[in-house]
Amino acid sequence: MILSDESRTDVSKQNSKEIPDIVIGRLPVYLRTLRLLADDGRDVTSSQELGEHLGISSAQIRKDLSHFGEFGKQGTGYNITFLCNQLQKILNVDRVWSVVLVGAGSLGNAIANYAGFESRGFRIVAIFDEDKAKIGRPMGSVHVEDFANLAQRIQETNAQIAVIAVPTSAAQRVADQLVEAGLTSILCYAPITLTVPNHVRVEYIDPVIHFQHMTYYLG
Amino acid sequence: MILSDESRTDVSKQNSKEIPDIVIGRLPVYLRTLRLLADDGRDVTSSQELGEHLGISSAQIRKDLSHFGEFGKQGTGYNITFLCNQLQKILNVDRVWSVVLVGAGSLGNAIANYAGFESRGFRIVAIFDEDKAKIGRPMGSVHVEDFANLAQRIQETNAQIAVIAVPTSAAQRVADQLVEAGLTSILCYAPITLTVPNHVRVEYIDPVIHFQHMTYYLG
DNA sequence: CCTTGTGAATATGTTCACAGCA
DNA sequence: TGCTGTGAACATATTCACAAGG
Repeated sequence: MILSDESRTDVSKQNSKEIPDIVIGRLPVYLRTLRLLADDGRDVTSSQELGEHLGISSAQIRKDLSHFGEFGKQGTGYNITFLCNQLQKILNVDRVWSVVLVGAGSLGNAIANYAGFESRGFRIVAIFDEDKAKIGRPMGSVHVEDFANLAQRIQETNAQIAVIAVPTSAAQRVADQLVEAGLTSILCYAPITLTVPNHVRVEYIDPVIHFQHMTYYLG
Repeated sequence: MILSDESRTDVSKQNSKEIPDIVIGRLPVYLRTLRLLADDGRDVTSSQELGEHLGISSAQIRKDLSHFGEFGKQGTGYNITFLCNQLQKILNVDRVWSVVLVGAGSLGNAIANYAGFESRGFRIVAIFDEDKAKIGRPMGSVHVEDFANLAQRIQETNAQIAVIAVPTSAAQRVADQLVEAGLTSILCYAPITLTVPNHVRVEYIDPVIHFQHMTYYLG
């Protein structure tokens, strides 16, 4: 689905082996689940066990993984540590990515203070806001910086991903600046669909979208 | 279940056919966009304009809407206010739903203080935490309550939706309590797939899932 | 017995293309 | 003209079912 979670634009090459985006989207969920199993001390799992836990079919898991290689053993299943490593390589999270955060309100604060990013491949390296009262204050492991320094600091930190956590009214303007600074991956918490060039990928988080999806079924 | 298949074909009410969940999932995005257009003073739009703005085809928008009725006028397009009202009715957000929030950390605080829920159909009516240091403190428009009172307060507030904003280690236990208290709709911010009965719907928000989806394409 | 990996068969989703109407 | 609504065509995604191997 292009809407609601993601707006994408791949001008990708015409490779005969293009892997469906919907498959890529499930890999992080597999990885997350496998790492929880590993934390529980488990060594091996099967597509069936994984599928039951995730509420999807075992065939789907096997088919998804088969796009990338043969990671399992017949009769046994998958070695959890090995499969985690493989998925991390596939998703390019066998390294840590630098992320800039725009917006130092309460949402920005929650994101900045979240402890779970680093272990999964991401680090907030800078936080920006326009509000002079916020600039200079500590937040998470850094200090809030002036939004005017955005482009320069993106260069310096080599960040490839941005998070937009500003009010709706400012989100498009922030996105424009991020694009101008060269970023091609944006996670937007503002409840608005951004207009960006085709080479820029935007994903969205809007809790109300989920609520409204649920209320349809609540009658 | 014996009846399910036949009863659906027999009962030729307005819902003669089950509408695909993926279609339901797009409606909130349409609604969100239409309301922004309305805020901009626009009266009328077309499937083409909407599609260009959202990055999807006009045919998809028309097809999605056609599941519910004929809302447009040939040659003209859609009256924005009218279509908003229709979508709100379809999604059951022509009223305000009570939501309980579990977890009064920085994420819970951000959710509690977010001003954008009410206008879109949702109100946080109670916040719960186990931490004695947090219980009683004001947060958003309410005070943090003892998690032990969860079931009773869900009854009293008539809440139908819960948000889980607790650490991963506590999320499953919280979900179990919510289900026991009778809730059937949960929005989970903890990075874990919850195990719940079939009649309970869970949606997830995990920014890292989005990051990892993006890094696949960042190579 | 278990399991995986996979081609074939289904099922689902999207787009095309056009009739019909303002 | 310009747009909607929709069956038909097409594209994509999921599941089935089974050979092969521990």
